[in-house]
Amino acid sequence: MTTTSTNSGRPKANEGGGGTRRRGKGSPALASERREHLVKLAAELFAEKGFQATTVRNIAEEAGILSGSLYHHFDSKESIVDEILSGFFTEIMSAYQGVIDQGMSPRDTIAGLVRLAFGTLEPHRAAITVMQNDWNYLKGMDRFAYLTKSEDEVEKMWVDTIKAGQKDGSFREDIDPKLTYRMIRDTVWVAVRWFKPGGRLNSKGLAEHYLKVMFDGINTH
Amino acid sequence: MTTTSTNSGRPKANEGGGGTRRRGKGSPALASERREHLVKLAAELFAEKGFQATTVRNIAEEAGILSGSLYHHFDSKESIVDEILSGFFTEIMSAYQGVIDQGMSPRDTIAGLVRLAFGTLEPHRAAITVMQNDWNYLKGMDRFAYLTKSEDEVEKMWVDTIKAGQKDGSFREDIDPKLTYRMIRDTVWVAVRWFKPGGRLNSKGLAEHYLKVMFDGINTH
Amino acid sequence: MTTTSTNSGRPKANEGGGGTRRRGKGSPALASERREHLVKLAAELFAEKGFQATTVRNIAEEAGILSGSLYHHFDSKESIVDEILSGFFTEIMSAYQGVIDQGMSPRDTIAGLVRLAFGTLEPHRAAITVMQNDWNYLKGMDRFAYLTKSEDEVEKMWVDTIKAGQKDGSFREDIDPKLTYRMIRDTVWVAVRWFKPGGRLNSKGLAEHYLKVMFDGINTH
Amino acid sequence: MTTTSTNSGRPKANEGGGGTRRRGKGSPALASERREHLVKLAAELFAEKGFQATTVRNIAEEAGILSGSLYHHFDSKESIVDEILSGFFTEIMSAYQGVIDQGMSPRDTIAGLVRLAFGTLEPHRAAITVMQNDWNYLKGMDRFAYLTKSEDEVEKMWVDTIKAGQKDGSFREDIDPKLTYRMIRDTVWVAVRWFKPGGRLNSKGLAEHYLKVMFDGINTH
DNA sequence: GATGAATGAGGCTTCATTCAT
DNA sequence: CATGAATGAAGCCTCATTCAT
Repeated sequence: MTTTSTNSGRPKANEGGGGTRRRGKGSPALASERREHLVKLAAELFAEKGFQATTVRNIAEEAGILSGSLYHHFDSKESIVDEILSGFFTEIMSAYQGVIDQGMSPRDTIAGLVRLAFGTLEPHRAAITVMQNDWNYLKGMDRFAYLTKSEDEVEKMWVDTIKAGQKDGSFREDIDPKLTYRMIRDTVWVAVRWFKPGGRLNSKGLAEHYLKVMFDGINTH
Repeated sequence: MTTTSTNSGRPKANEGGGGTRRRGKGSPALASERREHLVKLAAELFAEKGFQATTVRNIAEEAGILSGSLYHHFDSKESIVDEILSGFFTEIMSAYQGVIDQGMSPRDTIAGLVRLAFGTLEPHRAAITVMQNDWNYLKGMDRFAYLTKSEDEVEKMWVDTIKAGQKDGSFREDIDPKLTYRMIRDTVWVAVRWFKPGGRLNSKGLAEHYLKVMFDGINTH
Repeated sequence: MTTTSTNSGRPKANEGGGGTRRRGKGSPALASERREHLVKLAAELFAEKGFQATTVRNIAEEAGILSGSLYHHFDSKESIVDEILSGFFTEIMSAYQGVIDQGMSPRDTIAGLVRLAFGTLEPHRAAITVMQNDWNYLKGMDRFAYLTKSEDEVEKMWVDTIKAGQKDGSFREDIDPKLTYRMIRDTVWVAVRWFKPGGRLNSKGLAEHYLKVMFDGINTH
Repeated sequence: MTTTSTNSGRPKANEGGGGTRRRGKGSPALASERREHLVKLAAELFAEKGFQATTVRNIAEEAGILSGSLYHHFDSKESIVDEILSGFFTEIMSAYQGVIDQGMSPRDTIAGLVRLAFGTLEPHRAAITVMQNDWNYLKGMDRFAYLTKSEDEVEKMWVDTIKAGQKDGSFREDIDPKLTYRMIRDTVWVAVRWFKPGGRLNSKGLAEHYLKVMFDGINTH
């Protein structure tokens, strides 16, 4: 349920269409398969070189077409990154909500959220990388105002849970919920910079390691 | 000492000069004052809009001159950001070394390093922001290979200290030193994105809050 | 008749066909009805935004189809505007000829031509607008050379009539026939820019007003 | 005075300049000489091929520079045409006002205005041509809203004079002042399409011919 | 040191048109 | 007939950089 008004930017064409038009024989969602493929390629490039440093030609070449042809599918370079980010946001927000709706104890809920967040590192590596590296640039554009909004909604979910944990005695009273949330969030997402899927630790291991430190600290007791 | 081969990019003029180069008639250190002022302006802009999105004209305008005139001070846009980053790296590395050289216990050393890192957030806000946001782009350029090297040196300092802490029983054996270092590092630097000097918590408060969580976790015990 | 070699640009298909071409199975004249509808839509757009500023997609969208589909009806954007203009020219020239063939006095003939010209303002608004606004651009293209030719023929009709009027004593001797024709022509056509069908004056009123001024001047006598 | 807020679009550069800065030795208005030369070249091309059909490269080539270099002088193609049109409007409006301020009889005033308008045909040929041919396109852009405003002011000058002429008995009561103005205006400006400076009639001859017809009609009396 | 003009490469985007399905 | 995908050329504009004055 949240706001996340995507603007995903599909080219206008047949805007006036009413009813069931289109849907003859060609596979229903096949058009969007091609589209999604292009988005994926772009995401990979954006993640690797950054949004600004990736040219529209780079993307097109990767797809084996000419740069102009991309505009048959998207109406701007921005709309591509929009699709990448909004897709990620939509998904993670509903997943977060799913964890919260399970009605577990605050501590288990936080653990669930942390595991979930680390779990997105692999499947959403590109989107998260873009978010980490290009956020500062993108947030300046009106079109991406919704990202900030979504971020605020997510913050509320976490902060409320942390506060609940303080109330029920699970979490220390002397920590600042908002500050703590931000540190958790940043630690998770920023890991995308060095996390390598095939490396020593998989994302599950990472999550457990982090939960250990986060809950009990690095001190021996 | 360390590597940090800065390439700081002063205009090639009198390259062969030894000894007292650059000291014609104008006030001795005044030229370099002007230079540093420009670097500071640029850093501010890079931090605000990103390295790529900041144009040479932006910087020049901020300084009240024309873009071409900047080239009397620097030989490229890259050399400016180089100066910003290498300055920061040089300083923080020697500061880190200073803490380590005090020969405190591993736990106190880590605490000292954390405090020091948070302490740079305010005076080096711009440099750290650039590092966080544009690292991915800059690291791809040969000229900035030294940044990766410096980073490795820093990593070694921290990891060695954490390991020492595990050996002397201060830190838990079941945490991964490298992983732990990275999480600490990221948590500190990434805070630059939301840390506001005049806000609720100053950087000292932030540090203490983080040390609390890092050492003992958020759980009640 | 006249030259007016239209090039009207029907798709090349069955080029060699003689006799009853184009008459497969679909309703006989229905295809051309569709075609004319498209031409009308295009004319409206060309008039509103100009030939160059109107894209093939604009036209297609207006018709509820995709731009590529237009090429089943026309073989180029130019061929559409050609159809618009040649249609208008063909019609007006034969109408002019009709007036002249009535063999009235020069003064009445001129009056008839003026009334006729003003009369086209409403039914041919789009074509005339295109002619006024895009003439300069279109005349540069070989394909539209016939427009200039037609224009010359029309000029001759008017000029001859004016001269006849001078000979028979209706019109002053001290006016230049060619110059006078041009001024009349321009005054009429250019009115399309501000003439609004539903306004204070209809095209008939306009014509009478103009005739008054043209014949007797604005001075009181 | 009038409104005519030009937006003439000089590149920003040294906006913060205070006082007498700049004005060292280089001729004061020399920079603007170069600029005006470029505007003139552009005007010529716009007149010849139309605003849209003239590319920025065309203009640059004509000036012997690269297209990008044009942007050192103007910040967009639009700003060039703006300069052309606003220059023309500013001049003609003040000239019109000058005629009106002479306080002549309505008939002589109208004659003066007509002569003045025809007189601009030669020196402002390019601007008038652009105005005639590209008005429809340009008026759609916010930036050129001021043109419509200026046009209205001009209309008022003429219409008021015509009305005064009707009141004092010089002009017929049965002509519509607004309509008459428009016809005069259009007839004059549109002449730019066929008027050739070196032709049979110079612009003065044209004006006298037109005045004759306009005041007394083409009929013999 | 600064200016002003220019370069040259390249960026994003548009658009008429083609063609297999 | 229409679609959807692509082409290829071109358009406007930006920007780091150079250099004569």
